[in-house]
Amino acid sequence: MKLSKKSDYALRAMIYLAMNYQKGTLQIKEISTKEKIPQKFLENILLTLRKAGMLNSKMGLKGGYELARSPDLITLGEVIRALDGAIAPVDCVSKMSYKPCSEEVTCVIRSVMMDVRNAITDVLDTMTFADMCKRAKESLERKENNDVLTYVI
Amino acid sequence: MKLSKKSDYALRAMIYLAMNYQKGTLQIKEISTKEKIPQKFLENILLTLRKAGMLNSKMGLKGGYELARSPDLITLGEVIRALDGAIAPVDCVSKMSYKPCSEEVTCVIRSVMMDVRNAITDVLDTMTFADMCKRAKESLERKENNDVLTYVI
DNA sequence: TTAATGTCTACTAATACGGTAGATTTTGTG
DNA sequence: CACAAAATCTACCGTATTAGTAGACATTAA
Repeated sequence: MKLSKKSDYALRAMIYLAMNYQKGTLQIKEISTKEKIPQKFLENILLTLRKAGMLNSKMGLKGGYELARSPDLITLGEVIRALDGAIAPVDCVSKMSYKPCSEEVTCVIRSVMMDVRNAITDVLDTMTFADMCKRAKESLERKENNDVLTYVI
Repeated sequence: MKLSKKSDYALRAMIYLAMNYQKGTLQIKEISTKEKIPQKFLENILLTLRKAGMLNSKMGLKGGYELARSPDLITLGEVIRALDGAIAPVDCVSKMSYKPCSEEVTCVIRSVMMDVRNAITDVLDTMTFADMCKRAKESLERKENNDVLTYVI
């Protein structure tokens, strides 16, 4: 039930790019430095995201990456699926990599895991990077005003 | 975001034990045969569940395992945590294994993953093995009546 | 032409997962 | 008491996945 480092980095990079949407391309080096992501690792990640159609790239000197679409048209779910594959907790409830379990009809675990999958995707497939930017800005304002945290562990 | 084999087996074994609640102890061998779980692997799993206080055991000849509490007092979440550890998708939103992320206050990923964690635990921490037994029985009846599946991929 | 950038393929190290082995302890039964 | 059947405990092993690295190649601005 854990988010991979890869997806975590991908989300951070995408948020960074979303915060700079329509300001031209940003370079891998900038993102990796600011977000403290190993550069070579990030290269692979951004490449994957480009192939998945979420990023555009410009090669050569002064090249870089930018979002291929408006931030409100890219969801966290899309990013995580591109990097980690299916989100479903067991294959027999996955849309992406469905595989029947032995006794499908009577499999009660399956039915609960379906509920879990739906709960997860309800969050991840509705949350866009526009939302993330909004949250980030609000969070930053709270920090500047020295407000207490509104969400607590 | 995947349920481990260990947790999967644990849930199956617990359902099996819940279906036989208050009928005395069942032996590892029986459970492993009926649920097609490697016996030695299951031994470790049941041991973990016993140490976590969900099972009672009886050693020696004619020994075995039984639920330590009524099925409606054991949730799926409790079982999964015992075997796989924290359910939270990232440590900085985990109750079980909390570790602060670099820039906690402004970390928006954290806030979304908190939503995801809550969505997951809403399902897993409210679903008890009594519920599972009920679902299993219903599912079995549907099978016997040759009804069509009510939940579809 | 050159230096800075993304692209691609392949590799490596570390860790987690799934499972096994074997010796030990406990206990019901003859 | 002896024995066999059960849980207990500790340690190990092979494989897959994860996280990250290396290096050659392609493209482009200046």
